[in-house]
Amino acid sequence: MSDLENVAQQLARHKFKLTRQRHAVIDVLTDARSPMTPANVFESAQRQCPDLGLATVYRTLEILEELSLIRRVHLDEHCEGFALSATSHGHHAICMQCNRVVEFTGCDISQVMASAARQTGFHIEEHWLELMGMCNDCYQS
Amino acid sequence: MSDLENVAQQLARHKFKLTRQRHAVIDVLTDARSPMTPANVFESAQRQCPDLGLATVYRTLEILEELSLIRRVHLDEHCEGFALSATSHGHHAICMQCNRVVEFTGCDISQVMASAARQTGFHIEEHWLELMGMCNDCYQS
DNA sequence: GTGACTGCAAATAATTTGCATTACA
DNA sequence: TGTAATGCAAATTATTTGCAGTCAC
Repeated sequence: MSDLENVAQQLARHKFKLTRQRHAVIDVLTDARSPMTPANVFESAQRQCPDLGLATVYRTLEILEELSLIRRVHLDEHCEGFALSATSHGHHAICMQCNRVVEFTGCDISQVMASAARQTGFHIEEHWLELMGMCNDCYQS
Repeated sequence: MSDLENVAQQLARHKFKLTRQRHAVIDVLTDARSPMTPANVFESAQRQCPDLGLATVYRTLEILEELSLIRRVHLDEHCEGFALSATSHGHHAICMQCNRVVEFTGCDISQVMASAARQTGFHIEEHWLELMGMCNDCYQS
């Protein structure tokens, strides 16, 4: 199933309509190789949907995030950026050179969580992990 | 050595002056039990330093972050918040109920990093980890 | 004494909202 | 067809900057 089909299905399941505008936003995020700000998305999606409004981009991103179809990416200094999320629980690796984002799965950090729980007295429920480095392409050049 | 002394020392080392305003900002962050936005800091620090300007808060936070004396905390939905960082490499555990932030150390995620590197082809250099859960006080009530 | 630091106000950027109109299901 | 979704413009919020005056070292 393609990304678009998946998103369309999820939208329908939650009674959201698949409008031209949302379609354009989803296409942009699907093709994106790096996290995109709302403004980035707007600019790109406008090519496909010239009468798109920036407010709609914000509203659409909000819905997609709510449905976990995209994930917020916090970049080094300033936050913000959105990237398509393929799996229900994945994390992102971000290239510090070209900004490319790749999702990876399988984060067994149970030992770290146990250690943190011991130190802080917290009962950990969620975690948030992002790796920064260089993608292979950038590394080789 | 107290937090303040530590910060003062670091500022001096880098030829920054310890002004009344900076002192107030540092005090606020030292006493803070949860991450604070620039606006939060401004409001609190004004009690101690009535003629403080918001722009100064932004400028001070920028310096403190540059010196790794505070750390940016990305909250669940919206980003942003700053918290004092005691160690050069620590992570934060955040209580989802009361927002309290506690730093912990010792994050051996080398296995996760190796696995991610294998999956993505990335050469990982840095990581960013935050745990969310409930602090013991909130858990017991 | 003097250069770094400040407050203020204005500029800029980012995000949200109200509302009349449009278009998906 | 009915209602959710839209564009636009205005409102709000967040952040940055220029500059004349001030203060820590």
